[in-house]
Amino acid sequence: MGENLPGDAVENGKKSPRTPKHWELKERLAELLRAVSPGGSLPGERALASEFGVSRTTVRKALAELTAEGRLTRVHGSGTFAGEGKLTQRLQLSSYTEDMRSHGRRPTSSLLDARIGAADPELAALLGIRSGDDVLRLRRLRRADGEPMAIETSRLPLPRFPGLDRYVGDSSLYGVLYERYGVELGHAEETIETALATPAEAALLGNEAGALMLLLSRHSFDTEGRPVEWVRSVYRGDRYKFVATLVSPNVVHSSDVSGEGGREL
Amino acid sequence: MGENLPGDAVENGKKSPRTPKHWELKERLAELLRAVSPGGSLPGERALASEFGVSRTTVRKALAELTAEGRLTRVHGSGTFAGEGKLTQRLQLSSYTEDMRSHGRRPTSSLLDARIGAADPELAALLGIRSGDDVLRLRRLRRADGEPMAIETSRLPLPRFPGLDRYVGDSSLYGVLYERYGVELGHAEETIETALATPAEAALLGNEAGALMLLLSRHSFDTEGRPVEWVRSVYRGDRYKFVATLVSPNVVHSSDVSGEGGREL
DNA sequence: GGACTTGAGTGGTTTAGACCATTGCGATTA
DNA sequence: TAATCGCAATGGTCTAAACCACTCAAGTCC
Repeated sequence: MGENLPGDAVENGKKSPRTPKHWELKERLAELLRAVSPGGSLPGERALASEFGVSRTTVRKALAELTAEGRLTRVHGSGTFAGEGKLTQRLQLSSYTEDMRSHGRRPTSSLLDARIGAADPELAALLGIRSGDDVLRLRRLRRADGEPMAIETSRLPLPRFPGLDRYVGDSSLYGVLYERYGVELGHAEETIETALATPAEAALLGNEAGALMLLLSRHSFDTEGRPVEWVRSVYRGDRYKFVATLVSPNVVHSSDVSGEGGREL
Repeated sequence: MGENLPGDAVENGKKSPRTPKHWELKERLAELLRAVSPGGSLPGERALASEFGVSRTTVRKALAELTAEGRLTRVHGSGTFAGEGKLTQRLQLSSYTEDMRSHGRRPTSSLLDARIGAADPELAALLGIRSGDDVLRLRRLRRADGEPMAIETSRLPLPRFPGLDRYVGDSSLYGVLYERYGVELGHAEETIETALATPAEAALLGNEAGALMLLLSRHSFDTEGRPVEWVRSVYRGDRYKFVATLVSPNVVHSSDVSGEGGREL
C-alpha cells in the first residue's frame, strides 16, 4: 500500500506509537523484494529470522502481510516467492471472460456443482419468491491462465424458470435465460467489501484460510424489474482488483459545504 | 463471510485439509457472539484461552479474523466488544456527504494538510503535466458520526490551476474548480482493491496497523478529457462496503462458451 | 528404465511464557 | 469536591521451542 509517497511522515499530533518490529522488518523485506524478479525466491523463514535477529514468529507476521498484499506467494513445503501483481476486472457490463481476454489472459470457468434447495426467507425476498420455494444454486470456479481466481455462487428462482436446472452447464446461463424464458437483464446492484477466506474456499483457490478476499454480491433484475439472480463471488484479494468507469454528465460540482472545513466527494 | 449457506460442506475431491484449531475456535466464538448485542463485551483473551483449552496465541488468531471481518471491535486496555456492521457507499456519482446523509449518518471531513510538492514521472503522467511540476496534495480524514472512516489523498496539477492552494479549505473543491477555472468533471476511472493499513493510517483511523482496508483510487477527467485529479482513498474494511448500480441496456446475454464446461458472467 | 522410499528443507500450527502499553477505577490526597 | 496516584485487567508484541504437513530431489530397489 502506502509506498511512502513523500510527506507521509508519521506526524500524528499526539504520541508516536512506536513501530513494531514486524513492521520494520516488513519494510526491510519489501526492499529486499524489489531486487527479486516476479517468481524469484526468498530465503526461508528460519534463515530470515536469524539473519535479522528476530524470532520466526515475527518473520511470519511480516511475511503474512506482504502475502496479503499480493507481493509474495508462499508455497507450503517449497518456499516463498515474489508475487506477480494484481489482475483487474471492470465493473459495469463486461463479462469475466471478455475482460480477461482483453488483458491477454486465458479465462476458464468450471461448474463445481448445481443443486436445488429451499429458499430461506431472506433469499426468497431477494429472488421474489416464497420462502421454501425451490432455488437453483450454481457454483463456479473461475480461473485466469489456469490459476484459480474466484468462486462464484449464483442462485436463481426455479418457479420462474422451470426446468432451468436441465439446461445449465452446456451453454451460457444468460443465453438460456434469453432463449428459453425470454428474459433479458435490465440492471443490477453490486456491493464490494472485504472478507476472509473460509477453509473450503481457500482449498478451492489454492489459498490459505483467512486470506484476504474481495466479496462481490450482485443482485440482477430483468428489464421489467423482476429479480433474476443473486450472485455471491469471492475473489482473491491478493490477485484481483476491480475497475469502474464513471461516465457522468456533471459529476457534482455544486454541493453543500459541511463538516470541519472539509468537502465531500 | 460465508455464514455457512447450506451445502457448503468441504467436499473437495481430494483430501480434507484438517481444520486448524483457531478456525474451529473462531466459529465457536462467532456463535457465542450472536448472543451479544452490538457493543456488548466478550471475555478477555486469557479467560477465553483457559475456557476453551487453547493457548492465548490461538485465541488471538481467531479474534483477529473476526475483527478483520468487522464482527468485533477491540480496544487496547479495555476489552473486546461486538461489532456494529458495515456502512455502504455507492460508487457512481453521489458524494460521500450525500451518501452518509441518506443513511442517517452525520458525515464530516477535516483537512489534515495541504502541501505542494514536485511530481514524480508516474504522477506527472497521471495528471498530464511534466515531471517535476508542482502538485497540490490534499489529505482529508472522513468521518461518519464522528468515527474515522477513511483517509483521502487528492493530487491536483498546479500548473493547470494556478493559485488553487489559496482557495482550498474554505469551500467545495469542485465548486472552486468550476467557478475559478471553469472546469467541469466529465468522467472518472475508479479501482477498488484490498490493502493493509500502514501504522500512520492506522493511527489516524483509530485502527491497528495491518488492518484490512479497501483501497479506492479515482482518476478524474474534465469534460474535454484532460486529467483533473488523482485520488487515493483508504477505507476501513471492517466498517465499509461499496455499492454500484449497473444500469444497462442488455447485460450480455449472448457470448462464447469456453473453458472446461463452465461459463462466463 | 521406472517405480518407490527416504530424508532434508520448507512453510503451517500451537504452546507457554515474558514483558509492554493502555485503560479505567478505586483509593488517596490536596 | 476535585485532582491525583496506583494498581489490576485488558489487549499488543515478541520469544523459543516443539511438532505437523507438504515438496522435491537424491537414492534405492525391482
